[in-house]
Amino acid sequence: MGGMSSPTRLVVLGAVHQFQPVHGYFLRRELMTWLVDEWANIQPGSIYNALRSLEQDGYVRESGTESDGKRPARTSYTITPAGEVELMRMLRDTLWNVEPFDTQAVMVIASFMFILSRQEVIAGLEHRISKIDAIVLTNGFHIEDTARSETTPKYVREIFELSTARLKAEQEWARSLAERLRQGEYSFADDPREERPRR
Amino acid sequence: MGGMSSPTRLVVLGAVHQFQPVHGYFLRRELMTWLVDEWANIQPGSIYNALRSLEQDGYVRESGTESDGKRPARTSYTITPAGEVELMRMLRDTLWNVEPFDTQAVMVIASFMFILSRQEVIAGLEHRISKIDAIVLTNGFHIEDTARSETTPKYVREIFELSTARLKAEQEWARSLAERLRQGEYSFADDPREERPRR
DNA sequence: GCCCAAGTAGTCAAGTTTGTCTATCATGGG
DNA sequence: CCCATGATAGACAAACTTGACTACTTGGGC
Repeated sequence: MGGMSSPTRLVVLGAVHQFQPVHGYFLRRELMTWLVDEWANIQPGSIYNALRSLEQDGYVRESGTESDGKRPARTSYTITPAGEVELMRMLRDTLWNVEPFDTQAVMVIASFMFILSRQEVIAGLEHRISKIDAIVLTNGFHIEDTARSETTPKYVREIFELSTARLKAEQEWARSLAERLRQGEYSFADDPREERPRR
Repeated sequence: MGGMSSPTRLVVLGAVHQFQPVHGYFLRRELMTWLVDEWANIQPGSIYNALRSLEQDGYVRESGTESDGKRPARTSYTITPAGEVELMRMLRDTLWNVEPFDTQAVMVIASFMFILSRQEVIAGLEHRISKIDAIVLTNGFHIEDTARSETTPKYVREIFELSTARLKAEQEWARSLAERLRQGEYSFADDPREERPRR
């Protein structure tokens, strides 16, 4: 129906949330400094498309166009309440769903985790850490499968070796981040303004 | 003009090279067992499109359609001489070009390295190993940049930490594979049939 | 004072990907 | 013996992505 979850939509919606009211060209500049074109394959053109598509779905709204001199007018966007809900849904989905070869998920999480609560991100990271143990095991079985298969070339095995190596690196990183979050690094939506943590 | 390099084209052209004469549905089945839909994001539909597009560019050629009973006829494809040249070009390009966030490149190399020569693959892996050292260094400077930037959120830093962790894992894997290739693991286009390695 | 390179803001056609749909054949359980 | 399920083989509309293009402004070198 109205557009599934995709890295592009999530990144653009998250960036609108963060910088609103914001026009396409600002997002384009800002996201390029994050190198999203490299780690999420988001080219400038896709940003404008994502904005139109998110608007059609009612997740963002035009909030005025201003034109400076005779330059092309720029349209500003704001996130809607429905957009906030959808953003949380997509983020949560990305945080808790661990796919063996999805290397972008964690990048997106790193970029927008502050929108969730510190507690949830830590819990999600811990879930990811143990899920990776499971995937590494299944990779082992895949390796045995390819060894037995007649048509599948032998070196497809390397794909799983590589996947395992990368996942272990990601696991190390997740452990380190979770630990640092527990010690209060970065600030989150739910952080108390001052004082000791509530409860 | 006639279609740039892309993982989809490379994988499909490589698979035609390997299994020719071959029809779309065979590729679809075979490539799914390699889990290309997961590590290269190649969905069945894209395979048929890649075949048509490669045919238009003259890299593959229809080599007969056979129909079994009244089932949909299946069209077989063969690679052309121009296709062999293009396949080598794309593979070589993928082997020697190291992009910091391109996680698919190495997967493709693992799948089709046997088409190149053992010597070239080993040399390419060694180049990759030292290139990764350089990228890890530049990641460090990117981290300093984001620390200084006003708009860029602080945790964008995590993206580079993660990239570095993954690259080091890839480096370990590349070292291990290069070593094993030197000791004669897997077979390559240029391997002598028997006897000691020529030189 | 003039010119050109770079920046601003976005559109658009052409190409690619996705998921769903069609239509036939095989098979095995009840 | 019948019919539901799954495999076979591919087509296609809708959505998304890409890279080139428009059209104006600003800044800096000479």
